[in-house]
Amino acid sequence: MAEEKNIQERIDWAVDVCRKRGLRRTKAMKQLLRVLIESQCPLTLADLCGAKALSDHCDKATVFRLLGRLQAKGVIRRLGLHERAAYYTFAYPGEHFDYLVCTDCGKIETLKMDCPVKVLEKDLMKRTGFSGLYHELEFFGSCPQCVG
Amino acid sequence: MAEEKNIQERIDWAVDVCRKRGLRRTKAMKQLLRVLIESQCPLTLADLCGAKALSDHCDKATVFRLLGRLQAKGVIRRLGLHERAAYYTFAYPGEHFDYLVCTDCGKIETLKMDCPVKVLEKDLMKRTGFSGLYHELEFFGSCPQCVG
DNA sequence: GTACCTGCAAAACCTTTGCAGCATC
DNA sequence: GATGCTGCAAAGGTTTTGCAGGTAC
Repeated sequence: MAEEKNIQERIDWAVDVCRKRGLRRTKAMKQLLRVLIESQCPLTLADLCGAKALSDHCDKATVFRLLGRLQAKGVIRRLGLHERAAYYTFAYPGEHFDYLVCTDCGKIETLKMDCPVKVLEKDLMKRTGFSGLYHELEFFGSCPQCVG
Repeated sequence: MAEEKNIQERIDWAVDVCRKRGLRRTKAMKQLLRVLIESQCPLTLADLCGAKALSDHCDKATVFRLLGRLQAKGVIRRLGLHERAAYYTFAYPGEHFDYLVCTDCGKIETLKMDCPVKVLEKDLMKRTGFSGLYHELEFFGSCPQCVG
């Protein structure tokens, strides 16, 4: 999807946000962000630690704590995706994705479509009194290869 | 919500489906179904084992395996809900719920509204070739009490 | 009587934390 | 130089499995 220029732009944005919010600009942070941004799909902690770019340089505990910090600063998002392990994805302002998951092989597709429930959030906030609403929407089923 | 008659009807339906699909009609099965149906919210394995009706009679491993079987037979549904532990809910034909979760206190509300993405599923199946699609939709935010 | 289900116990898995040393600011 | 970050190691919590005995059919 994004070419190098685009990727670098996103890394810079994220690092900048983190710096302004009190985090230090470490090598681990930059590499974690790059791996997450280059991947089109959400990744688990194990996926991230398996990535050569990270495993060469960071311990799993470091990645774990980094994920927590980045999430707190709002530059990444944590997803359930119905799995035992948590998934993480990059969160660029104004971008939101829904997902299509194969329950047989586990493949995850990022849906590039207009999100159908965005408009509901405002309505729900009024009706329920909840604040800061966001949502997670996933579709599950069997992909063509698995049914094939 | 449902009164005793309604509850019993649902238990009977579920037990019947399970019997027809090869499971045995055990006491544990009936009690697990009752607890799940009486609860308006999704429950975790730990919640279920904590319930007096179950803890008196079943081991956690039994409940775990039972949940797997019931899910395979289609009478209950497994949810992610963004938590570490999996949640389970009763799945009556034609019923589908979305959820509103407080990220501070963990309270889960079942949303009784027309599901806004049902119509999308058919469209997605055509476009992606996936089959047997279903979805999970959750809204997260801070409930009035937690913000209060 | 046979096949499935249960209970107990232990293993597996992912997440989370403590602490001493190192890097960033 | 102070504070936050990292690595290693170990603990925590949930899920999953093995096996012997019990239960539904």
